Parts: sequence; C-alpha cells; structure tokens
Amino acid sequence: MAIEADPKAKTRVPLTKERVHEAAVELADREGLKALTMRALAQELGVEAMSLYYHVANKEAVLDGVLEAIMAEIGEEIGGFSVPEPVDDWKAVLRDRILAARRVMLRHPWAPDVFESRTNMGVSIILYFESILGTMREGGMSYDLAHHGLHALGSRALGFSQELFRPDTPEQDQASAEMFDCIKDQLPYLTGMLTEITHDGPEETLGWCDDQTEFEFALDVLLEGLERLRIAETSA
Amino acid sequence: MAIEADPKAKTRVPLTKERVHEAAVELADREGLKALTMRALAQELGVEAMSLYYHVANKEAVLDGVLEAIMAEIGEEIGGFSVPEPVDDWKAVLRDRILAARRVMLRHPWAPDVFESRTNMGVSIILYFESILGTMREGGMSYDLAHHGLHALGSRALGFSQELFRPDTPEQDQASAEMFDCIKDQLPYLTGMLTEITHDGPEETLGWCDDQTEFEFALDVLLEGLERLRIAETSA
DNA sequence: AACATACTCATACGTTGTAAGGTTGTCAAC
DNA sequence: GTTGACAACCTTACAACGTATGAGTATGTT
Repeated sequence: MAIEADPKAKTRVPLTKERVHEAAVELADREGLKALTMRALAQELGVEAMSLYYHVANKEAVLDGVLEAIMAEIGEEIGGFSVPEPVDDWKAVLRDRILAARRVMLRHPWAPDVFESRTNMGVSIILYFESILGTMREGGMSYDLAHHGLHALGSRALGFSQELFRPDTPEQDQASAEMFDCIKDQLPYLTGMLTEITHDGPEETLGWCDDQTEFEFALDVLLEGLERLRIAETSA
Repeated sequence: MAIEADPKAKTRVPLTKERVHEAAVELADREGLKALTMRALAQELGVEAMSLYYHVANKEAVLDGVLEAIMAEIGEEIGGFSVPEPVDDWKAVLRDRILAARRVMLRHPWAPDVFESRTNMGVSIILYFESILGTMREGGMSYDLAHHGLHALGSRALGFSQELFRPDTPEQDQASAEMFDCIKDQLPYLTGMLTEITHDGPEETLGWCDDQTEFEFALDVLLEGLERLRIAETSA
C-alpha cells in the first residue's frame, strides 16, 4: 500500500529490541540458559555479536527483556493483570493465577534461574504483583497481612519454587545414589521414607517427586494459613 | 617425636583440600561470591591458580567443599545432626533448628546462591535433612506428610529463602523508585500498602522489609499448616 | 552530489576456568 | 652420594565469555 513497501526490496530486515528478546527466549528454550550467549544469540539472528549492542545496552538488558517477554506470556495466560472487582474467594482466584503463571514457567524451565538472577523488577512484574496484592486486598486482607503474604509466597507467587539439588546428568544422579547407599545405615528416616513413598523400593532419590503435586501442596498450605490469619484479624 | 619432625624445616606448609575450602569461605565472606575466582583463591593462599587443581578437581568441587564447610557450621550451631529421641513439640524443635541454620546463612550472605547453584547434595546436607525428617517423624507425622513438608519448606529448611529482586546498588534502587513513580497511578494497591506499611511515606520500595520477620512469618505459617495436617491425619 | 543518520561489522582486550607439560623439593633404595 | 620416584607447585597457553572502540555500509534528505 505504501509507495515503496515491497519487503523483498529491503536487503535485510533491521533488528529490534523485541526481536532480540524473542530470539533469546527461543534460544534458551531450545538449548538452555547456559547456551544463551551474546554470540550465540547473534548467530540465531544471522548477525554478528556486536550488532546486538546497537539495540540493547548489554546482556543484563537482554535478560530483563526476556523476563518482560515471559511476563507477557503470563499476562496472556491470566487475561491481563487486572484485579477482579470484588473477590469473593481470593484463595481460589490467587490459586488460579499462580498456577497459570506456573504453566508458563514449565514451558520455560530456565526462566526461574533468570528471575533469581535479576536485581531490579520490570514494569510488568510490578503490575503482576499489584494484581496479586489487589486480589488479597479485595479478598478482605489488611495491607499488613497481605504484605506478609507476598513475602511468604515469595517466588511461588510467580509460579516456581527453587527445587534445591536436582541432578541434571545421569552420572551425577548415580553418584548421589551411590553416596546415599554408602551412608544409608546412618539414615533410618530417609530410607524409611523412601521405602514407603516409592512403589519400587528405596533406589530412587528425593529428586523423583511430582513437582506439580509438591508445588500445589505448599501453595495450599500457605494460602490456607493466610486465610486463617485473615479470618482471625477480621474477627478481632 | 618422629626422627625428623621439625615443622620449621619444611619450607612451606602444603596445601590441603580443607585449607582451600576454608580460604574460599573467607574470600567469599570478605569480597563476595563474584570475587571467588580460582586465581583470587590461589592468591589468597599465596600460590598460583593451577596449584589448586592438585588438591581439588575443579571449581565445582571447591563450591561443594564450601557448602560442606557451611554445613559444618550449622552442625556446630545446632549441636550435631541427631534427632532428639521422642519429640514432644516438633514444631518448636524444627523452628529452632531452622533459625539456627539461618543464623549461619546470615553470616555468609552469599551461601544461598551457592546452594542454589549446586546440583547434587553432599553428605552433611543429607544428614541435615535426615535430622529434619526424623524430627517430623518423631513428632508424629506420617512419612507421606513429612515428605510433603520437606518439599514445602524447600530452601527454608536450610535457613534461607530467595528474596527476589533485591537491588544491590544505590543507582539501581533509585532507578526502580523512579520507574515506580512513573506508573504509580496504575498501582493503587501497592501505593496504598506502602503508605500504610512504611512510617515515612511511600518513597520506600518493597525491598526495605525486615527479612527476619518475614522469614519467621512464612516459616510459622508453614509449620502451623503442617501441624494442622498432622492432627488431621492422626485423628482420622 | 554531498551529507546525516541508522545500522552492522571487524578487531581487540580483559577475565574466566582449565588442559598440558615442566620444575622443584623430599625421600627411599641402591 | 647418586639415582629415581613421587608429591607439590608453576608456566604457558587456549577457548569462551562480555564488551569497548572505531570503521564500514546502506538509506534517505537536501
């Protein structure tokens, strides 16, 4: 429609911040966070490493942008960051929101590590927490309790919890198992638990648990605890 | 006593794994985790970088050793990793244990990052979790509930919780504040909370909270929630 | 035709972990 | 003593990383 709008005429489509961020997400999805280097990212875009620096300040800025992209996905998943007017069941609303965020995290398993590495929050993250806080408030909590609640949820509010010590290679996993075997006479409770928890006996380590189940369990303990405190403070 | 046992005769005290680990802790304490490089660590010990590799396999091994050192500190703080025979108040016992671990973490603020970076757990960490689990069991929980409880506590069992987004430079902090100001008309709840929470008005960001208070709050919500579930399952 | 602007690239530096192989110090055996 | 083995440490070098610097190249304006 424009006078000279043939895309083919342009020898190359110029980069943008957004394309860099999107490519970064794709690269991390495909090859992991460790593979997300400026050079690899440039190659992903058919460009040299230093060309990226015309569009982004540095790698930190890339990671910030990546998080904004993730938050945008969460926004789509929960249909925006607004607070449903009056909240009759804040627990259920928050639970849905958080599990929606978690679905996004499961699509991008590296994302939690990026969140943890960040030191200042972007706009969409603030908006997200605003909506969480708003839900708590409209649900009937005091600002004080909601504040504590936000801290208590921590990263869980964003849909993830750092699972400590998850072996990532089979060799490492086996090494842990051997070490465990080696001292298992000092571990009556752990061996007891493993024999009872797992169906096939105590060969499996702690890592083999259903993350989703555990996530929801902890989330519910927290939500119910906060609800109890809310009731306590309203009846006081 | 030995025929040739004059220590002075030795021109230099040889390195050991242990000395490397100790020096690593001291270095991280003094200059932060980022400053803990193999070269800096070597310099700390008056030696060249590659000399370290005679005693430790690689940097990962150093970090593993550092964690063992931290766990040893925790062990001292709680007087060993044993389980008090019958536990009349498991909540109180666990609370003390965890807050003791937290005191160690506060002495080494970089330690949580190391824990999160690790992928396989060392012996002393397993022993620690064994003692936590044992306390829950002796307190009357089923293995199933105790298992969920371990996951629910997560890193909190070790005395820390990753505080997301803590600005580490004054410039960054100010940048966040400005950004916050810029969109604060979209943040009724957050501004409302800040005016009510802080004494001096809403200039302060979310980062300025009493970590210890928030840690204990979340810990207590979890412990009480688990206790409630324990009672529910024993009366069933 | 000349120039400004927007964008991209080539080269290079400092830092990191660490592989490969050399140097030294100590001690036992001949 | 000389020799040889072994332990402990060092020198050099490399690949990968983030990125500073300045030069190139296209496009649009005047």
